[in-house]
Amino acid sequence: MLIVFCGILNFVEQTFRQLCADHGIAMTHQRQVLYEVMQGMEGHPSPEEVYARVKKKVPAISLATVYKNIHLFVESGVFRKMSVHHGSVRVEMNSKEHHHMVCSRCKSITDIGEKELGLSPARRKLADGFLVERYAVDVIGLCAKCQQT
Amino acid sequence: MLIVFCGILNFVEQTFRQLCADHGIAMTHQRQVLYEVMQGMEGHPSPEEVYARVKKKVPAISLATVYKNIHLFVESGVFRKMSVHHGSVRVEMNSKEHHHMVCSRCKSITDIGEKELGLSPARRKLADGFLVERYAVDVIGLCAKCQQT
DNA sequence: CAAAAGACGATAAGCATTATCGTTTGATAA
DNA sequence: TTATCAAACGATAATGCTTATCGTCTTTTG
Repeated sequence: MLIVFCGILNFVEQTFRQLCADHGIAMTHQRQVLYEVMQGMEGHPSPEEVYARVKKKVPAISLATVYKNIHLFVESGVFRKMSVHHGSVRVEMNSKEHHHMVCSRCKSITDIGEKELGLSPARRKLADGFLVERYAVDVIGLCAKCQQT
Repeated sequence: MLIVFCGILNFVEQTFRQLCADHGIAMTHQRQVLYEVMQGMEGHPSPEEVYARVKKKVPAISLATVYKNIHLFVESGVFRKMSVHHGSVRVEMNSKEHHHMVCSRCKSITDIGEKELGLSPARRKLADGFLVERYAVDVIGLCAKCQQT
């Protein structure tokens, strides 16, 4: 039984080791626990919430380590950042119905008209008891300028 | 000529006064300048950038006033906030292709599958020289819980 | 297994944003 | 128009989230 248990642990570690290798990052105990905890959480927890959970398994871990590794996971492609927008508050001054093209390299944001986007979901419908008010679409990709480099 | 000029100024002020009345907020000089500056700016400037511009016309204005009034404009419906997400960094742990339903009242965010959303845009196409990588859709509305109250 | 590179933890520092508070301004009614 | 009072303003301290620094410890690699 213990042998089987150790076998599973070893398998899990090997899997994570492979994941790290695939993404070109070093494998550490903190990273493994962080990864597993994040995978096991519902929704979109904040770094603080992740930190609280990880701390239960690795009491000595630092909040800075959690932040550093969340970024590392995002940069190396293990996870994806939810919002690609600027960090500070931004407001819509363009009163026409529109969406956004966000450059994944330079982070520039350009407006694109609803019709120009050519994307019209079955609007104002209910989905899982959710009453739709409007849609906000971010088209993520490369702007013309960033494609040239 | 002066009379005409004053007439225009008066018209502009009356228009803004009406806007404030329509949205149930008091009309002040700072708010009027802030509103006009914001309207005249391209893209999605940060509060600091707005502050820098307003300061040229109202040198004594405080950054706090800019923040307070940007929020007031958003809350009263004059402008719209660009991102409806949480303030801190959030990461996608759900590896399936999905989008988000964001409750405009309680700010809760729920995942919704791409198919479930029933939205299939002409993907991977170019729009204005922009090379599309993916789409991120926020469905904004009221969650089931908030509809009951 | 040893050296070099990189990661860790503790904590100070850095921004963006909000709260506080005394002063000033705008809305309302006489 | 002016008095009154609530609300807004400006200055700045405080807060919250995130990043940088740095000495120590762990992985990697040869």
